[in-house]
Amino acid sequence: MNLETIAQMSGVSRSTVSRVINNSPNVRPEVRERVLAVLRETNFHPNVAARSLASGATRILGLVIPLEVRQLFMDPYFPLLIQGVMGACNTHDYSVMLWLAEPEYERRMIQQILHSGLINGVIVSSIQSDDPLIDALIERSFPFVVVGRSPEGKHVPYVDVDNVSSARRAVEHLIGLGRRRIATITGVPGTTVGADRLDGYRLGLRGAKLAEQPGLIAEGDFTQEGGYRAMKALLQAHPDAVFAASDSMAQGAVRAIQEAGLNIPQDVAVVGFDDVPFAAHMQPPLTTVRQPIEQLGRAAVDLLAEMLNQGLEQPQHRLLTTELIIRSSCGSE
Amino acid sequence: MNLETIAQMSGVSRSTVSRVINNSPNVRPEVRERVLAVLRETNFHPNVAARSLASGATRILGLVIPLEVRQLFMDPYFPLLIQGVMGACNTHDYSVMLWLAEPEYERRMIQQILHSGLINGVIVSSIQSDDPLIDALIERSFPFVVVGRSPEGKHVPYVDVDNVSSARRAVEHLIGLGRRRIATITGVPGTTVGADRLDGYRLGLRGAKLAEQPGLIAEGDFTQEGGYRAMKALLQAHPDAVFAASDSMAQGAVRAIQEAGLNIPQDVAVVGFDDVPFAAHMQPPLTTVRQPIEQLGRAAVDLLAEMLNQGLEQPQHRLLTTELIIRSSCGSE
DNA sequence: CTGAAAGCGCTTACAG
DNA sequence: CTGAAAGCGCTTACAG
Repeated sequence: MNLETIAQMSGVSRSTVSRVINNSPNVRPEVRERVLAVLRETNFHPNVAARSLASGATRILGLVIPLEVRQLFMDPYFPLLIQGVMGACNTHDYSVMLWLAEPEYERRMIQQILHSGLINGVIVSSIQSDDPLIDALIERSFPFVVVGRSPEGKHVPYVDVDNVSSARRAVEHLIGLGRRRIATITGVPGTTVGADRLDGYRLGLRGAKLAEQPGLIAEGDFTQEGGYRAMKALLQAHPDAVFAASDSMAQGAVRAIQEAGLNIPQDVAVVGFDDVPFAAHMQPPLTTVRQPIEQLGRAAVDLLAEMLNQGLEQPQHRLLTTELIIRSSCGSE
Repeated sequence: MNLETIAQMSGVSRSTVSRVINNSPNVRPEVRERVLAVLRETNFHPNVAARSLASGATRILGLVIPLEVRQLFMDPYFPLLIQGVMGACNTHDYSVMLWLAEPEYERRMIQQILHSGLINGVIVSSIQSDDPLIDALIERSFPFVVVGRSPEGKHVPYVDVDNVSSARRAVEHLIGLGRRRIATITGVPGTTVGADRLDGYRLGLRGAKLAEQPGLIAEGDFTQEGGYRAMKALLQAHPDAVFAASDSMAQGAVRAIQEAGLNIPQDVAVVGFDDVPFAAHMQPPLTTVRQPIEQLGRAAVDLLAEMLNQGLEQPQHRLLTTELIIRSSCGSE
């Protein structure tokens, strides 16, 4: 069963069948209908390999997640990202091939992606600082999109959440509730995410003409333990609120605050970032910034599809907005 | 850069280059070396689409997991399975395409798998009772392997863990420790897994000439809550040990036993099944049957590869053995 | 709007 | 052991 068969059954040429399948406008409506009928009735699907060879496009995208599978599945972030990517690929009629960074396969994977012609474009999640894949992709000008802004500020196309304004909004919310001694626990220093959220915190204070105080800024590392330690230090400066750059750190902060005999939110309001599943079940439930993770995946595919279709010149960037989820830890009620 | 280029650079024909790439024995050693040198130096990789079209094989396998992505990643089973499958595919030089059963895409996915020629074979995990994909695969005699024995006992190739003898071994271990009133909490009635593990329990008793007592068998549903309820009922019959057909149920059973003021393992020994991560951290740590999940994935790929290479006639079955992980809940020490 | 034909980059009988 | 050639099933200028 191939194009020729369909052509004969429809009384047209192979070319015309191909045009119908590919939605070319240059087909007479009656002819199109006739061919479509045959297509439906035979349940015909064109051979992918032949299509790819003739057109030069496989319509297969690669999704590379540089994590071991075990880690990957511990974190609620990646399932949602994968879901978004797969969903959007379906919309765009792409297939997607998932690669996890099992170290041994890495070099081979890069070769395969770059040279075999199987993959038309790549989505890379959370790249490390010196990812050899990214360098290889850039060097060959292979189409790709990164999810999450690259730390070194390489000139690459990416989609990300707008960490700066999200953090700013969280801080402004605290200010709106009357808090004036607002502390922050930062992410890992040197990471873009950490730096951006700290910038947002600063902009929030500045917007309300509040002075920044060294004693109200403590370094965290995105872990609960780090959040706990940072909060212990911050308590010396008697904050009336704290913005933690991740929910895990917020969880640690809550523990430190409660151990000090203080009440949340009465004495210290707490806001986190991420809206991981446990945030809603904390005591008290955590006010936090929810990231549109699934949409991030979709946006990456959308951008890549545009690049593939229109060959965008400059690396594009897309920032998605977040949602402030208000629960009781900030004292809104 | 294509075969022709390499052929010219090596001073041979396209055919010979192809033979070298495909490890055909019919190439003179010197010639092979010469071509290999050029191949290395140019870092050439043959075009996958052309290869597929000419040979009729894409060397791409599909991995279908009929779960939504959220559920998928909640369970530690699947990451390991995926890891096993991907690892083995790498060994066999296959690429793998992951499909999750997002309901909306299902019909389309089936069509794509069956008709587009993209996929050479499929591995299907944990199929539902009336999976349309399986029926479609059987009807078209499309090569596939199921992970986990099919409930309806359809005549399909599968790999699975030997649930019967694993359960039997767990029970025999309890008997070996002197327990005589051994209860069991079964899995969901009607599932193969549940039935097989119950069979193993029965064989274990019979082997020691212990009579089976209705009061010592309670129906569970693989959940913690189900295990708790089942254990409450079982306690009426004063068991001195219980074999739960899953760790989650064992966890519920432990709670019920402790609430009744009994000690584990002194009063009641407990053995589970699965060895999920929390099993080792229970109080007391849980003796349980560890499944070789990653190997299950590898075995599925191995079997599928054999089918693809040699066209096995009868549906093959492979049963992997498990390991009894002895911790303190069974009273070995 | 439509068809005949070239071409995508391989593999694989076939002949030698 | 090696090469010339057909063929895999499409897409896409090209001509009409």
